[in-house]
Amino acid sequence: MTQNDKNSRSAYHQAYEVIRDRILNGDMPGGTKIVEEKLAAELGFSRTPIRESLRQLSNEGLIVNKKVVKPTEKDLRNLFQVRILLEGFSAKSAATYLPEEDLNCLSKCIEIGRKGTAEEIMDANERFHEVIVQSSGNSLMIETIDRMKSTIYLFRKTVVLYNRPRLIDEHEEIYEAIKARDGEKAKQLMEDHLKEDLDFCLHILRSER
Amino acid sequence: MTQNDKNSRSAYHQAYEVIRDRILNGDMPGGTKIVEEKLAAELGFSRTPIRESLRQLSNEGLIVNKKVVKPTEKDLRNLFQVRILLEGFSAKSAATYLPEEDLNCLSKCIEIGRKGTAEEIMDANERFHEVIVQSSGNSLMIETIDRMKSTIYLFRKTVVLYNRPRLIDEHEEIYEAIKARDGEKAKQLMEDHLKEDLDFCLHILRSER
DNA sequence: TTTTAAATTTTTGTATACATTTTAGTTATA
DNA sequence: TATAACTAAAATGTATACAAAAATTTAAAA
Repeated sequence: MTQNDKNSRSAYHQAYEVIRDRILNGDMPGGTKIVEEKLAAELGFSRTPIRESLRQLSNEGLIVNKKVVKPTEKDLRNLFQVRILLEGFSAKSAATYLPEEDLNCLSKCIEIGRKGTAEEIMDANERFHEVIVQSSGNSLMIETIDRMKSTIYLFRKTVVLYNRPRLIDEHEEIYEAIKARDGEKAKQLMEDHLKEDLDFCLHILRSER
Repeated sequence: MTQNDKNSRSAYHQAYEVIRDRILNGDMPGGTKIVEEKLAAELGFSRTPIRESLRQLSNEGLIVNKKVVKPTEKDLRNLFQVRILLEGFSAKSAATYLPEEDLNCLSKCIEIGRKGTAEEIMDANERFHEVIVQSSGNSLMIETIDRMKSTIYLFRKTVVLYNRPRLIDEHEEIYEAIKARDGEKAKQLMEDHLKEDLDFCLHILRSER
């Protein structure tokens, strides 16, 4: 995501994307042992670029100890705790700095959230948060959240697939607060929103056991 | 830092440490072009482990575009913005959860901060923040700050070398608030403390131009 | 002289080979 | 049967070779 993708991507980058997608799609479920040579054979590259991609995936937390990550409830809480801090701040920034144009984008996301297909909804929800985070104007913050994205995705799928009630309504409330340029309210609503997300995820996780 | 260092460290890990230290010590100042083969020859390894170490260093932000990072004023602001959020939260946690034992550790750090050598003071100050961050009990938060450490160090050296007035006093105030189990105050003091640090760094950066 | 193009060198990306370490399996002994 | 010790296999870490790409230099033309 951070990578600047040229037309003919390097083997390393291709490998990275394929493996990442496999993990995110559940083709390589949590706990799967990662073996360099096996992946190299499967993807048709040598071990060298595979290794690099694995290091990258480890850095994003998708691979831990040569195994596909299997995030625990604790991980989920930790993740949301950090998101609450960073995205709460971002929401406040957005209230001050977000240009009209991006406001429209948020509004569009909400609209798709109400009418789109499951796939579209998921994308729109991700974009909603992305636009707000961008408004922080803090590249380090953006990168930090970016790094968490994969794991977030792993969970967000759950939230949308199970169709959490009120999710879009909450987005709309946040949007209204930003539009009204009420930073404190936007921040508070974002924090509440993420807490709701967390609770919902936890609930589903537990019922799946 | 996160790595579990065995007795005989791998070439990759050795290379990582050497290069990192060179950057932090100023032996490889910001802007220095990174050439794999050159480093390999210098350190006596092949390019393979060098490459891996470089990727790691890129991940920590010490290397950008095959060059040693030269952080801008904007980077400094961004860094401190994130620290304020994460360490502010940590300070609040510390007020609730920090055990007696760690309180003593903080107190010790303050003592060294008043009496130690420049080297000792720098270590003690780092430890002070580290103990507090640990108390968040959030491994993701800890790792995130860990990842920023190198860059923080690059700047903190400045702060200590120029001997910022009140630095230790502020630590002591934070310590007192934590000891009194006043979370909100601890958080506020930590935020103020970091803002002071930022201002001091900015001031020095500017006067050095 | 400046600009453009060709050629050369440097640097990186990738594959492969080998040595070391880790893991799994097997046999032997208590 | 359980445990230890050994062996075999698999997997990783590292070095090296080579090809592709990028950067630099050199030469030629405007």
